[in-house]
Amino acid sequence: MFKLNKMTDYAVVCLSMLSRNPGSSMSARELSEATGLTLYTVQKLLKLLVVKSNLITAQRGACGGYILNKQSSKISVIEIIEALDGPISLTACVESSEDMCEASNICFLGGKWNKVNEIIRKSLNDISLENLLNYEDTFPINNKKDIELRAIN
Amino acid sequence: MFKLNKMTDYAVVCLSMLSRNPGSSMSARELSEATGLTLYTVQKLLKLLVVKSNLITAQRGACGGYILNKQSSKISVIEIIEALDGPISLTACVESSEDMCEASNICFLGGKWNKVNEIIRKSLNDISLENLLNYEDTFPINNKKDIELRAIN
DNA sequence: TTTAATTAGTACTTAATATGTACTATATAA
DNA sequence: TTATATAGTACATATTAAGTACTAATTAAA
Repeated sequence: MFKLNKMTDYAVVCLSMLSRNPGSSMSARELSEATGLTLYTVQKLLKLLVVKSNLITAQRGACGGYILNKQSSKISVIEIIEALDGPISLTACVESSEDMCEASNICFLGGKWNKVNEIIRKSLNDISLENLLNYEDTFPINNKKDIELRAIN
Repeated sequence: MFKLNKMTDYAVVCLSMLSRNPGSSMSARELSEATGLTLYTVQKLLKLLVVKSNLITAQRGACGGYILNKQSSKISVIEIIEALDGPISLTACVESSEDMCEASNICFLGGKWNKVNEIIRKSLNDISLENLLNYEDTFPINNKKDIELRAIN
């Protein structure tokens, strides 16, 4: 099912909430109330983001909470995805470059998918959280011809 | 885990095998032997491709088998992916456009991800099976600057 | 017309992964 | 000191993917 996990979706919701008041922190409970996500989910999500990304900073103790480290325009969608979903990899083969492919004797594709991964990665890298939240303004792609992928030698 | 399922990977292996002798068919057993994939897997995979895509045609009975419907240069990677993984959709929200989002009351993102889906879809649409198999020849992206995504107003 | 080969369809079991829940430890402002 | 809040860990549950198995239908060839 070529899709993101829910946590990544929740993350965008929470991060965009944090971005509404730049510089001020919100606790997990506040974010839970603001978003409608359960407290458990928000807690887990934010803990993951602290450990796996550099997107937010946590402040413990009373009056603690989480604060966004940079503007939403400076946050790439790929940072959020890779923090919660791990590196983009279209096939199991390339998950760990050190391990030999289990089916290496049959896998004559080698690392072909890697190149495709890179294209997708690049596409997502160019989209900021702000872009995502205000998409129409910056990426008007209703016309199919708007987007062009170029491979240049 | 933002990645394709194994079936899609297997499909590329089998389809590329079929593309080696254009116009001639191969049975599931032959493909199993040629690829090293188990017969069960190949059978399941090919049955899926017949039902879910228009990429291959089946011939039943003795001397039957599967034949590729078009050249590998005319097959888009997206056709293979969407046949086996379903439509590309980064979030659960957009899986069925008819169903209301379960969390619609909290999901202020609306269909924002849809636009991102479209970008990825477009990227993959431009890659043919032949491209994938001979990637270096057509998409030399070792240099990170090779690929450029353009959004044009 | 019979047989062997082959795909079609369906169902089920197992394995892997994601999600949700719970609890304890640590830190901090008041 | 206390209430509040994050950190870390563990586990149970739900969902999905992968693998296996069987029967029905079809067809070329003996």
